[in-house]
Amino acid sequence: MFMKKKRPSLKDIAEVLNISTTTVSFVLNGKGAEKKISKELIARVETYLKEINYKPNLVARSLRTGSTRVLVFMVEDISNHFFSKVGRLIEDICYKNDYRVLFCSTENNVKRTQELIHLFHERQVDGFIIVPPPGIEKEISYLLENEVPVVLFDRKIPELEADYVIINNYEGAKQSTQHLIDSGYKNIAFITIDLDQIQMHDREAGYRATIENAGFEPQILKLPYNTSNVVASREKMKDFFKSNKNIDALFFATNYLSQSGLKAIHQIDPQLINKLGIISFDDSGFFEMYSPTISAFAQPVDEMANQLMKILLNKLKNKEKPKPVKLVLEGTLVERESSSKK
Amino acid sequence: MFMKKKRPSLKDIAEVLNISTTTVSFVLNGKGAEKKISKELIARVETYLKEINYKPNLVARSLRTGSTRVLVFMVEDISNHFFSKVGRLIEDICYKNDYRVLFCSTENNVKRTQELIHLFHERQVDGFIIVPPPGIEKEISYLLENEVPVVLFDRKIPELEADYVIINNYEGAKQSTQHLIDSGYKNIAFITIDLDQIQMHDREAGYRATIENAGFEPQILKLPYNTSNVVASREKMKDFFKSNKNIDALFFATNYLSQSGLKAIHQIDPQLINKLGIISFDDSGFFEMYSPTISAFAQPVDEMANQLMKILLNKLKNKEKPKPVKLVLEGTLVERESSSKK
DNA sequence: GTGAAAGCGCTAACAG
DNA sequence: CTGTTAGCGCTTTCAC
Repeated sequence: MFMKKKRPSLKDIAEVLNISTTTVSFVLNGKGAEKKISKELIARVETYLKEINYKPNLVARSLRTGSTRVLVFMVEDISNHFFSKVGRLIEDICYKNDYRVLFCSTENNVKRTQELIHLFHERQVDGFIIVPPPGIEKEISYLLENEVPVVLFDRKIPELEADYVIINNYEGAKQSTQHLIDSGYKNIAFITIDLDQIQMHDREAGYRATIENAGFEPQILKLPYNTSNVVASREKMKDFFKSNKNIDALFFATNYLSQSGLKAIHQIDPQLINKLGIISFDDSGFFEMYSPTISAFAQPVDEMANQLMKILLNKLKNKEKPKPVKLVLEGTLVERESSSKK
Repeated sequence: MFMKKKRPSLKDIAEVLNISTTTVSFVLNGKGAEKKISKELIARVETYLKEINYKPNLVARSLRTGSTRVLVFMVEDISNHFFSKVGRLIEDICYKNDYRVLFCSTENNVKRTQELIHLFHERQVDGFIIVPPPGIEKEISYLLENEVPVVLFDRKIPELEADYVIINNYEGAKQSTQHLIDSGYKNIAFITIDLDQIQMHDREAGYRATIENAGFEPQILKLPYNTSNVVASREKMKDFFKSNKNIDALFFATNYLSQSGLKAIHQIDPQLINKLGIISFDDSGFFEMYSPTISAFAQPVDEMANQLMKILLNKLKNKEKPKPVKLVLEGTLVERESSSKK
C-alpha cells in the first residue's frame, strides 16, 4: 500500500525549514531583498526550493491574485500562414512582458468561438486578441461589459465600441487589381467567399472600382463558406473557369481560396496555370513554393503584432478604459511570377 | 466615481436568493435531484443563474477539486497536416468526455518544450499527449514521477517506461522505397534530417535495406535540422540534385522536407519535377494540390487519435498505474502522380 | 432538504 | 526582519 505523493506546498516547505509561509512566498517571488529578508535565509530557502524542484501551484496563485498572466490569440485558423506569423511575433512580445499566450482556431464558426471564449474566460485568462467570426457580437459585448481586455484583429465589428487592428482591404484590393491590369490582363475575375463580412465586402468593392475604372467588366464568383466542403467549392471553380473561357486573370480574395483555385486549375489542365495571371489577397508560404510562384497582397505582420500587443498591454495595465484604439494599416504587393506580363 | 463590477460569486447568488452556497453549488452542478432539493428551489436557482448569465470561476473550482479537466496536445508543429488532423480527432474525443484540450507546437525545441510542460503542469492540466523532441527525457521523467498522465506520440523514448503510440517507420520506409523500385526507378535518393531520433533512423534503415536488397546503391542526403534556415537547406538540396544527375527518384523522410525539396526542384528547372519519381513520408494537404500530385506514406490518423485517447482516458480514470501501453501501428501507401511509372 | 463550515495553495496586509 | 492570519471562489462532509 502506497500513497500518491502529494506535490509539496508552500506550507510543507515552511514546516520543513521551520519558517513561515510568508517568508517562503516572498523569496519565491523574488521579493526577498525588498522585504529585507536576510541573505542567509533567502539562500537557504532558494537552495531548498531548487533541491526539491518546487513548482508553485499557479491555480492557487491565480485564485488569490485574480490574474493568470495568460492571454489568448484566437484566429480563424492558426495554421494559416498569415495568422501563424502574427501569432509567433505576439508570442515573443508576451514572453518579454511575462505573459503566456495560448493559440486557438475558431474556424470561423460562431458556436466554436463562443465555447472557446467561455472556456478561457471561465478559466480567467487576462485578455484576448480575437479574429471575430460573423455573429459573435454578443459574446464580444459580454467580454467588454465584464471589462475583459479584448482587441479585435483582421476584422472589425462596426456596431461595437471595441479596439481593433485591421488593414485597408479596399486599398489592397485596388492595388492588386491594378497590378493585374498593368500587367496587361483584361478579363480579371474575382473569386471570393459568400460571407457577410466587412473585409470581404471591402475587397470586392476595391476590385469592382478598379475594374470599372479601367473600363472592364467585373466577373465575380462567390463560393459558399464551408471549410468542410472544399471539394464542392473546387468543382464550382472548375465550372466557372470552364464556362468563362475569356478570363485571363484571377484575383483570389483569400489565400485558402487561392490554394483551392490552383488545384482546380491544375485539374482542368496542368498547363492552364501558365496562361493565367494570378494574385492572392494574403500571402502564404505555399505561394513561394508553387510553380509558378504566386503573387500576393501581403499584410504588415510585424506592425500588426506590435500594435495589437501595445494596445492589449496598455489595457492590461490601465484598468480605467480609454477610448478604443482603431487602427487601419496598409499592406504591400508582393510581385511574383504568376502576375508578370504575358 | 464607479467601481469595477465584480463578477458574481456563488456567495453573492446565495445571498440574493437567501439560501446557502451549498444549495447553489448543488444546483449548478446538476446534483439538485440527487441531493433531493425541491423542484421549486432548483427552478428558482436555475432561473436566476440564467438571468445573470452566471459563469463559475473555474480557477477556484480547480483549486478545490484538484482537476482542471484540461489536456494538452503537444506536437512538433500543429500546422503540419499530420498533427493537425490527429489533433482535430483528439479534440472531438475530449469534448465527448467532458475534457478540453489545448494545442501547442514544440518546434522540436527542447527549451521551448520544457517551458511548455512546466507552464501547463504548474497550471495543473490533467494530462499530456506529447511528441517528444530529442533531449526532453528529463522533463518526461519528471511528469512520470509526479504521476501526471502522459502518452508519447509519433516517437518513443527507448529508455523510458512510458506509454506511446507510434507507427512502424521501418516498414513504411520499405514499402515506399519498394514502390519507387516497382515503378521502374533505379537511382533512388533518400533525403532526411540529421537528427538523432529513432523514427528517422528507422526510416533510413528501411530505405537502405530495400535499396540494397534490389541491388541498387543507397544515396542519402542528410540536412541539418534547423527550421530557421530553410533557405540553406534548400540550397544544399539543389547542390545535391545538381551534382548527382543520375538520380531519377527521391524519397523524402518527412513532409516538410518534401515541400522544401519540391521548391528546390522547381528552382533548378520547372520541368525537372516531371522527370523524377517522388514519394514522401507523411501525407500533406499540399501533396494533393501540387502539380503533379505527390505520393506519400500516410499514417493512420484515426486509429492513432483513438488509441491515444483510449490510453490517456484510462490513465485519468485509474489512478494506480498499470503497465505502459506500447503501440506500433501500420501506415498506408497513397499512390499519386509523382510516383507513377515513367 | 438545506445549511455551516472546512479547506484546496497561495498572497499580502498587518502585527510585532 | 519574520510570522499570523484572512480570504480568493468553490466543493463537500457532516449536522440538523
